[in-house]
Amino acid sequence: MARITITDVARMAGVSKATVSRVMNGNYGYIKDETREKVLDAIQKLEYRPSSVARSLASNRTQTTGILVSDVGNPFYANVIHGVEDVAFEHGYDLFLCNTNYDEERGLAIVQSLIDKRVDGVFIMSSSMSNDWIRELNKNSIPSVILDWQVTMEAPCVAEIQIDYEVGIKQAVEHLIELGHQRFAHISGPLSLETARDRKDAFVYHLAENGIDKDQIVIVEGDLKIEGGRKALPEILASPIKPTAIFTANDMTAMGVIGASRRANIRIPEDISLVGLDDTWLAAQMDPPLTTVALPNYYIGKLAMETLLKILERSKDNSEQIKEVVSTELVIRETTERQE
Amino acid sequence: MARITITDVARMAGVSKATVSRVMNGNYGYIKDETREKVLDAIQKLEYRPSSVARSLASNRTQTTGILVSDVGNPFYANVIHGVEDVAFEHGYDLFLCNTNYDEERGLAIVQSLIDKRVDGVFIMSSSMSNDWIRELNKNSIPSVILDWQVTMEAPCVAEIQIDYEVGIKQAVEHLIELGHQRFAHISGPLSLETARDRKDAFVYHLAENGIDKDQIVIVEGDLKIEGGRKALPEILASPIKPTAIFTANDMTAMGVIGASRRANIRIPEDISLVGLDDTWLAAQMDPPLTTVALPNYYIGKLAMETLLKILERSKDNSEQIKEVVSTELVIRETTERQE
DNA sequence: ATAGTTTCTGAAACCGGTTTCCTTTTCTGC
DNA sequence: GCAGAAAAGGAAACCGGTTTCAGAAACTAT
Repeated sequence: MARITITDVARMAGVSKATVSRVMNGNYGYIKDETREKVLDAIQKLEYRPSSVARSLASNRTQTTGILVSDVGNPFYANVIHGVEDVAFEHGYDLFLCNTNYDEERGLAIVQSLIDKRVDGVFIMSSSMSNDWIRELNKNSIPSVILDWQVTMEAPCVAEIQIDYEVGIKQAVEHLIELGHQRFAHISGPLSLETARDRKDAFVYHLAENGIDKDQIVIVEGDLKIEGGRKALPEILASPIKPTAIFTANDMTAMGVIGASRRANIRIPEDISLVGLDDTWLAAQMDPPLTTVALPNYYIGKLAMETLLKILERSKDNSEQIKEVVSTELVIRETTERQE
Repeated sequence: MARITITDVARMAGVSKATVSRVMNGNYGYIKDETREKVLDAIQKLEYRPSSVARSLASNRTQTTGILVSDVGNPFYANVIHGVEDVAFEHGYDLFLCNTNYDEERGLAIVQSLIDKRVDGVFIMSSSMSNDWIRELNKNSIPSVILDWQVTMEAPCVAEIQIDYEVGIKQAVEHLIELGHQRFAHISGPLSLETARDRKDAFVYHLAENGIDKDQIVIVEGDLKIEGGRKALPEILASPIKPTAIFTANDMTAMGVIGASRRANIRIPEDISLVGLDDTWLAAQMDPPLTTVALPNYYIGKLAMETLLKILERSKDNSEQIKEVVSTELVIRETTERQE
């Protein structure tokens, strides 16, 4: 059974392809009600569905976007993806999901492939990425929305979604200070990442604001994964500073710390208080439930897709840069406790 | 800057479009080395990249697949997706990721959209699905690979990946019996799902094999999510049977049980032993680490993509049904303990 | 009745590739 | 040196839509 094409519909309705196309899209001129009926009828009878491929080629729009994340397995991304997808679905967009696996090379290959597929836009949410990606996208004038990354280059069609870590981290610090903590540790993300440095700096800065000197802070570099947290804990415990509170760069790292603490016979929060960052659904499921600096995960995804739609809808010459900022907020659960 | 097309390359190399196409694809006839060089040169100089869209339209192949999962947030799917993606990436395929959100309607809409996009194949890994999906795909002769679902209809282009729960569940039961347990509970998935009934039946069957009668088993229906496990525990505790061991339909449910047990002051495994099913990375991170019936998550994804490739490569008339079976295996961690 | 609009529709070009078909060129072997 | 086969590559049709352009039909105003 050959596939039904627009030509079949046109023949059955006794009109031209152009008319069928017009009926379907509503654009370009007027259609007599009677004709419209005939066409709609034929479409229905034949169960015709237009080929997105042909449509894309002709119209230069694919109704498709790509999203690059480090790893779908990270619940943070899962939430973001949901947000993107829900809005995309509503507007008839499909989503290529791509895991970079924290690998810049692979990411670039993916970007190239997305360009070849002529996606209408790309979301870059991979924590490790490279300016090359943006450069390639830009060269092909494919708009992109980038999460939490300072774009340092000339890039007209790039929207940024910035995360204001300051607010939430300030709250976290004040919370810990209030509980009487005086010596701290931070398990950061890979310090090659600006976002990791941002979080670390914000933490250190607000500690300073509260009279805590740098020499009361241990910083250990992690990897944003469980493993990093697990490995970091012994290092922190061995430090002469003897921190009583740990702030991790994300929830996964905190999860690693919780696991390691059990093995090391350290009680959380009695011996050490712990604050994560992300607030994925996992945070509430940990034992004890994790106090964490919450990012609006789902909302970030939603906002990203909405931003892309905005870019796609605006006129060609309006290329003002869009920059959105989302805030963060401390969610207190049970991994933080008063330190006597 | 207009996009570079095959025509530009042809002009620059002083050959016809056909030749350029042949050089790129290697098929159809012979090319003189000298000509090939000229073309390759032009391609390089112009940084030409062929449009996948045009290519798809002409060749009727999109190098694209779609995958339907219930929810990316579930670590089980995350692993499967990784498996699919890695193989897909290797072979130059891209992946539309679609969350059905456990909603059959939405799933059908997604399937339709994938058909319109003329994907080369579809993976159905959503726990709740409908025969309509397969019917639509079939009508458009789009091959599909279905995970853990008994296809009850005429469906030539459908491959199945079955999961042999028997083996692992048998091990789980024997493990529990060996530990001295005599009274059991099972938190199932929605019993409208065949896969949920399978797991339940296998559990009950093997208990019977070990001399445990039905009246020593409590069955509570869950939802394969954390919430279901949380809600089920009180019900189990209230039962006159007083089970000492719980087997859950998946790890997420087990996670819910662990959470609820803490609130109910029940110790796991001292008071109640717990066995999950899936063995996502989460299992090992729970507290205590979860004993669980392991599915080869990543391998399932890999196998699925490999199976699809096999279908796509075989000749048109060879339509024998492919059925793969993967096995399961008990992984013992720390949620099961001897019952005195 | 006629000119001037406005409404409606079809023919054909086009999007950027692939593939068929056929012609030309280059090799073989004798 | 020539016939026949093999190698090489071009012209054009095609994939299934969209969009331009122009002409026909229907409607207004005079």
